[in-house]
Amino acid sequence: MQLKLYDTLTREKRVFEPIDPKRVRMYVCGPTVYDFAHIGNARPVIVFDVLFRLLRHLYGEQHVTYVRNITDVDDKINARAAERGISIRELTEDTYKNFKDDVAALGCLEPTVEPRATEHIEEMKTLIDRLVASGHAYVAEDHVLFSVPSMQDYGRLSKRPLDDMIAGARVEVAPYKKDAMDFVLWKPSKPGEPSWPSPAGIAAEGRPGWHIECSAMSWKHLGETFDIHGGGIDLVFPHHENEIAQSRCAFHTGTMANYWMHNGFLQVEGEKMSKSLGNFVTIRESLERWPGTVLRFQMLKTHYRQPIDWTRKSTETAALELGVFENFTQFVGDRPGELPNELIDALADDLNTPLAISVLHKLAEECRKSGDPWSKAACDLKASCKFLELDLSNVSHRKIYERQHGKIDEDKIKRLVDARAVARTKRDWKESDRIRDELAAMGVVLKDSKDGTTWEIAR
RNA sequence: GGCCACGUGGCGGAGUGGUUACGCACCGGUCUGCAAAACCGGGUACGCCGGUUCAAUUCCGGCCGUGGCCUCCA
Repeated sequence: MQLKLYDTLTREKRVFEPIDPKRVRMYVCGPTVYDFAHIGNARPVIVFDVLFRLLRHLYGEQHVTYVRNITDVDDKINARAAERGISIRELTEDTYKNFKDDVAALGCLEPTVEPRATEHIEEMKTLIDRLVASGHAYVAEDHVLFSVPSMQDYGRLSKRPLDDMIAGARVEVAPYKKDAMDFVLWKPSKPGEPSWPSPAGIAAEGRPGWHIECSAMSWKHLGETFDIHGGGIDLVFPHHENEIAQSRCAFHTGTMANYWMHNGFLQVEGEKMSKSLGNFVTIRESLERWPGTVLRFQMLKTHYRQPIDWTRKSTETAALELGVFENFTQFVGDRPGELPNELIDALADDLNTPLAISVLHKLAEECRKSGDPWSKAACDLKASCKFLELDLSNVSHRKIYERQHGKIDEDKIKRLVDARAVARTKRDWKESDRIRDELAAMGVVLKDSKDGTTWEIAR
């Protein structure tokens, strides 16, 4: 088995070879903490959590370092804090806490390091000074700008030849830029905005541009060159392109990260998720209706590079499938299980989670055939679900029903079931069916067997 | 306008130059007072038009459609 990952830079699947197998290093762009995270934000978090787990499995838990940053300095943050009349620190702390809770509910491990932009201002300034010193950046009107023409092969990641970009650009070019493509490394702060002493000999205080933080934080925690850099596909340009430019030019290396991985975008009910359409789905509100496992599973049912149409129906189907797994594994307890090779192979093939899930279904099929609640297949299924962190403890129809409709009245159901049993012994089918209909209206379905009647919540 | 993806059966969704993905739904059966659940069995696919090939859903070209990036964005 060998791990293969699709690399956006080379546009091909390549065998993964870590720089140092004793210290595999991955950096993923994390949230800007100004509002509840939405289901689209959840995608990279879940996808790279699976990769993190796989890497830990392959290289050992102690040998993988996963860095996911927190962006806590940003215009949107400033605006939102002012809007809510709270301090920036309050807003970012509060939002970060919510994010942390949300992704924990989605079954994601905490990254090894979760660095904050505001705690890496010194590293950013160091990088900026280096870039200025080496002629890759310049100062203009208290800004520091990266000089894109100073880097020969700028645009390789996004496959954007410089000429084309300039021709197609619809950005208004700031007058102090030497070149239309140059981007901000540092900018002066307006009154009331967060500010720090500036680099590059600028007297006025300022704050960092967006891209420099990731170059600084990945450098600090992973070094000049590392193994994997991930994020949403929308970050390819300009964010990752600019990170590459900053890091490579600051360190005079040809490579920032050896594998660039990008997850696909997500739509909601066939439409782009946007505030104007009012179809923003936050993780928080989804978790009110569904266990995190269902959302995680729904996400993993699609390969990470494919687009996902996030629909109510697919959430329901995901819950249904997990209910089957729960059913077959409910008696396993602590019995150990093995991970099928096919499961690991599927994941090792560029994180083919849909194929991995088909392995789970095959195990479920074996459980069905064996008829033994403690079968090896059941143990393996449980272990496999655990490996993907599919927590089955909250996915039964009943638990989901209660989450959505409140606690069910068990005593009332029992009374009705008993009344129906009496009617049935009298062969009073009319009354018996009437009671069954009444229960059905409450979402309860009955199962008659030789040993009596059991009930459960309808799917 | 420039660049980049994607288009598989009713739905979701892998994959492959020739042989069953898988799941959900659906249909038939067993069971049942009738049901339900469960179990057994079943069918349907590869956007359109060309090309390459003994053979294409799979490779190449064109077209159409959808989405993304080029501005904050996962």
